Amino acid sequence: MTRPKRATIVDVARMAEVSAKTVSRVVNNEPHVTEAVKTRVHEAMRALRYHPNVAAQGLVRSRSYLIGLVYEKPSPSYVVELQKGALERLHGERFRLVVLPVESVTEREDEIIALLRSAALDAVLLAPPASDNAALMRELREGGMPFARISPTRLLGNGPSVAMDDVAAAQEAADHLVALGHTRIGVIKGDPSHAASDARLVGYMQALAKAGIALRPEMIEAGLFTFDSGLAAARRLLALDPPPTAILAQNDDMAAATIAAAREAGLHVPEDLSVVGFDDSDISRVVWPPLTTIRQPVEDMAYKAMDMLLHVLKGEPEGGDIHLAHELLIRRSTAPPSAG
Amino acid sequence: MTRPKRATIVDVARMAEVSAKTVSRVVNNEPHVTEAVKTRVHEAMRALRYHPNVAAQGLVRSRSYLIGLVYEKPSPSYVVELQKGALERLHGERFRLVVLPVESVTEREDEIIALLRSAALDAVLLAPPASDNAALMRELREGGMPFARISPTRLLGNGPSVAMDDVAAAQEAADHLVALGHTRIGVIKGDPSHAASDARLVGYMQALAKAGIALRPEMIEAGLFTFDSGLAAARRLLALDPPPTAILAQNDDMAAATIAAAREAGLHVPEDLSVVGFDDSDISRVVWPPLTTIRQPVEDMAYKAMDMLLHVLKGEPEGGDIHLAHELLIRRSTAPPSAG
DNA sequence: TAGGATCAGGGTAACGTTCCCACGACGAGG
DNA sequence: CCTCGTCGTGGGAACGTTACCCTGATCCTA
Repeated sequence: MTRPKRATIVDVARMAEVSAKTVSRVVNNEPHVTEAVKTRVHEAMRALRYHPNVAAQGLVRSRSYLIGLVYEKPSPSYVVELQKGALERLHGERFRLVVLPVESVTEREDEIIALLRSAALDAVLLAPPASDNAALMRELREGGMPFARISPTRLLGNGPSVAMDDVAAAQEAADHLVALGHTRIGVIKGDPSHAASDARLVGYMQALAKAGIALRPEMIEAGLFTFDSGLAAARRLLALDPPPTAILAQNDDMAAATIAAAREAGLHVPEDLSVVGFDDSDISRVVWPPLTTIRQPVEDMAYKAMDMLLHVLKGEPEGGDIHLAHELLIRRSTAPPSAG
Repeated sequence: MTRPKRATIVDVARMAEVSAKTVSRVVNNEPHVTEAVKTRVHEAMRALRYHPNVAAQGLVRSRSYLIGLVYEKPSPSYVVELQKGALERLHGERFRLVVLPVESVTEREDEIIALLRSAALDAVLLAPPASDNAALMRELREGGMPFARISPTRLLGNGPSVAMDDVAAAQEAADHLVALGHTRIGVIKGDPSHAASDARLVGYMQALAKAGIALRPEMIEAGLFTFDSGLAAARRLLALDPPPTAILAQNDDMAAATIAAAREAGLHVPEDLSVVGFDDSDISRVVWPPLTTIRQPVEDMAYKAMDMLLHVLKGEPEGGDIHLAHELLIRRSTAPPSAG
């Protein structure tokens, strides 16, 4: 509690023999200051180890220099990439990142809104499924808080957003299995509260329909993007008679679980069962065999979304909806079906 | 830019027909307010959607209600657990978590110190290897900024800390392999800038020495806690003649890489090669076979460290060094050596 | 019943910074 | 020579909240 008194702007002003206002001008790189005065002030600042008081700045400028990142219990690898991208863009800026994981966006919207309000943020980055929540966005807009959306699927044209084409990507993934000769294909869906789950299913179905393959309801299992949910879903799919020769999982965690379930059942991947993931998260290279998956540029998306947010905060006009390219990465978890 | 004016404390005071000071008392749950007045104020607050201005509070109380989490490029799973524990403890508190990943604590200490100074934090949580950095801690202490350390290995009795016994844990891991009958045991070390790497090596060596097994230098490979570094190290170990029948990796990411390297070499785990990890991160259950590993309660440690930090911030005396228990989890990646 | 303690509430000055305006000096243009 | 605009600088108020100190009223105890 003997916190040493920090130097204030008036201390610097006294030492440099100028007014506080002038020091403020130097600190903020404003014009109308002679070089001589500027260097004198800089010396005083260094000597006194002066750092501006952010709270005071925030009070008068009504800015907190805090940006929130809202997400909801997604897979760990996704969160990490999200943070990496957002932080990378923030490097060198005055803004800091506050992490705001929430329990369930859909269930307690007002609670989240109160949280954002009281947290005194300058802006928020919304990751799915918060990025698809209409009520939340309306509140933010009414409250005058800028936001950018990551991977929204609905309500586009509603503030800046960065996304990828989930339907097209899923279609590519399914096309790959079709091209290998698979016809009995199972699907493990993601968390139903994420709109991407439906979009990806649509992509799968389009590809299969194009190839004249019917996707029967019992071949579609529900998951939650978690390893455990994927494990349970894969077990159910593999217990079917006849079992699928390939499984499309809607993210890599569930794809990894599918491999584990195959092992349990005495099956070899990819000889007896092909597995396709989604995301290209770290996990896809960690498991054996490495996963064939869709590269989703989460880090780039977070970077770009943060970039758009900073533009808005600088008073520039809002950006629109941006799409980033995906990519099918063929690794070793897929192969032609063995016997038939 | 049409940011609606937020209600201030005087607006509430006017509506509830009391003084601003009284509203402040109600907001902060201070005594000396009648129930009747209290409810009147609460109603006015709700009606005006009043939320205290954090910047103004911070200015007068010289508190920012921000706590920083400093870490340096560790494995993703570690960061996630760290954040989970810290955030869980913060739930319901007014403090918010600011993430501060740094490039290299040891290389640019002053840069980090400047960062912390200008970020206006109330306190910081130091994860390894920052938690072992003497210069950083000295600066923080001089600057009057409270901190708590996670998994420090040196300079104990220097502020509150939460750790586990790395030496004993590593010893248990090695004991397990010895008990299975292994004698040719390889080691993959972690990042040398983390003191835990040496501590764990000491534990391994103690166990092997006790069993009369020599750990030859070529059986110790350097890694960096990352999957890729583990892959390279494991390949080198498996290329030895004769190769080890078991490998102790200093975290789960590198253990997973060891399994991948074994697969590449046509070896089966655990029949041809036993693998032991460290951390019990998500990865240990995702790979096949699931890893025998040491459960390191990272989340609990972060929770506890944050708890101690909050105590300090409430003016209570500093806690000391706390140890949490580890646990050897025997899963399916270890077995007796096959032939010999 | 007097005395001090406790209670409910208010007035005013901080906290450290930036914003609005004013002021003198100085060069240019009529 | 007299304006007029720009440049460098300073004075004072404002941002929204809490801390310090005050005033009456009420309550308990000797």
